[in-house]
Amino acid sequence: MSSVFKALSDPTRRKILALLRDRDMTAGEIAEQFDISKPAISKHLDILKEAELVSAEKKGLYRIYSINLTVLQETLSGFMNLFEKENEE
Amino acid sequence: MSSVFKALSDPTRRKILALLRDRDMTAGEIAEQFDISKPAISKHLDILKEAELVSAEKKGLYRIYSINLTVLQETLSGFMNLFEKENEE
DNA sequence: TAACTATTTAACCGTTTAGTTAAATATAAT
DNA sequence: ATTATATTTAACTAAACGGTTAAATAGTTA
Repeated sequence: MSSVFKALSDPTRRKILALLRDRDMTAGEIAEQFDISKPAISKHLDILKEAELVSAEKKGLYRIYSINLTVLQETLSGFMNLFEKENEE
Repeated sequence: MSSVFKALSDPTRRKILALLRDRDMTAGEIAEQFDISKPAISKHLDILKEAELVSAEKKGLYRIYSINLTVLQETLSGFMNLFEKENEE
């Protein structure tokens, strides 16, 4: 859970997730959307992968990244539930 | 929004929020729950305040902290909504 | 006024973070 | 085999982070 929040704490990584919400993308396609170097993006992807927010599939020369919506939603809604039940013992 | 995710990325701060979910607490009461120094807690509270996740009221010698549930819930559910509507244009 | 208490601010320190460029790896194409 | 391409890994750097102790601030009490 800490790794997920850590992953979400960076705006570049949140934008990567938003991109992947629409479609799977290669590392290069993702990098094109930013003004930072490809190695920097690669590291961001690694952090997202570590948090299991994305997964990668190797396809020839490319790596295709896709979002793992389940982990994202379950972590956030799990956390939010802590703050929604008003009268709990 | 970035400040909220940054604030949530630290486990001590998430635990502070969980404590404040149950009741308002003074800075000292909060600090008692942790093994770190009071100045460290004070800084964490500052970050939470900066993100508007908590607010503080001065009462005599004490400062009473309370959670701002609205900001927490609206930020997280706002972000989650980005990932829930499947077919959006 | 002086002493005590709760909390924050200041100054510092080691670690982590987010970026860089250069080199390595792995696959594809000629 | 050589060259080109996509991506990652390595080595480095500056800034941010999370902690510490000591000092400052502000309110209370004797």
